Amino acid sequence: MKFREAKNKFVQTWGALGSQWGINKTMAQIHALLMVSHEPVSMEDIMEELQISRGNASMNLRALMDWGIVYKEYKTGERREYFTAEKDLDELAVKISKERSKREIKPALKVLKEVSSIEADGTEEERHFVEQTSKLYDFVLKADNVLDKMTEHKDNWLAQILIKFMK
Amino acid sequence: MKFREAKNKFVQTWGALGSQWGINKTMAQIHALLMVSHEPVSMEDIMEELQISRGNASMNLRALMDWGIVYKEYKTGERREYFTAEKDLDELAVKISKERSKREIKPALKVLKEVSSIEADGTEEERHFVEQTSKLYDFVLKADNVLDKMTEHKDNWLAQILIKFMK
DNA sequence: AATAAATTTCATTTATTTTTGAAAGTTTAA
DNA sequence: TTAAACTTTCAAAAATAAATGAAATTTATT
Repeated sequence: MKFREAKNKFVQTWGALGSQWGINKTMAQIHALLMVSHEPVSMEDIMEELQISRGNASMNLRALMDWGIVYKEYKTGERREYFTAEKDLDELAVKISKERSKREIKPALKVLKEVSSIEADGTEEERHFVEQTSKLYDFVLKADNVLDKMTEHKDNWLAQILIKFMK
Repeated sequence: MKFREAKNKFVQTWGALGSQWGINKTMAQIHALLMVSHEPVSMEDIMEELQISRGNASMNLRALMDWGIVYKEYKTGERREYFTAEKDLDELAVKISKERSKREIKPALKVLKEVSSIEADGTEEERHFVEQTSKLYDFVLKADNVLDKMTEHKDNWLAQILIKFMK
């Protein structure tokens, strides 16, 4: 396999993986492209390489920056903007974890707390609902905390954790 | 909030959360419904409660069973099939982890290995590509292993892990 | 302050995913 | 062996999500 082919395959695969995890394909592809680029890339280049429109590129770059995993860069004497991706994978994972927690897990927890707090009358049906949603609340809260604890280990946390579990 | 309202809110929220993580909304809703039902539910009931078609119910129940998190049950003397969800949350998380690993992570790892193994000529561009995809391969492999190790702790693994990290 | 270069926005179009529903298939029991 | 009860399948329709592209906006330059 040659470089061009490999790069393309990587971008496509990362895009597909993104889709499967609820991230829009183009957003994941742009991210992939920036991850393996050794120097900052302009919007023009991204449009060209992924064959997408200016609007699409602009919106997804904005989204990636909102996630905190892509940065704008300026080159002196150049008007156009360049982009780079967070290349430290530990840092990347931490940012994604924190963001998903904030956007998706925390709001879900709020709802779980609400619905598990209803005044259940005596019926088996209601009793079971409250029990199950309470358990779910506890579980999700615990999972969210585990993720938080894991990612607060600063350097090379994944390796450290793996070692911990191995022994 | 009353029971009906709470149940509906839970189902909707679980459905939305599913979408955000790449699981189709109806599939997540059916799962939610079964999770909080104290007794097995028929396809008819599901169609009625979620206002969906027979085909939709059938296909998503099949998918949930393929994931190993919903089971068919038969009632003696009754022809129709009933469904229940895995209610043990530790077990549920383990099954989802294993399945996503098998379906999504493992294939992605295979590609990462391929593309990181190209014969890079001397250019900075190719050198960087190989380095970055290699790192990514290592990272994803490690993450996959961590998940595997975590979920093989049989009982109440999440709590155990949390304790581990607290100290 | 006028022009040029680049970026963002968003109504519309396009693509993708999900859902429907009716026909085909399966199972059970008379 | 057939017919009723129930489930699955899948082509077509509907709903949803994503992408386009041109106008509006912003930013830099003369």
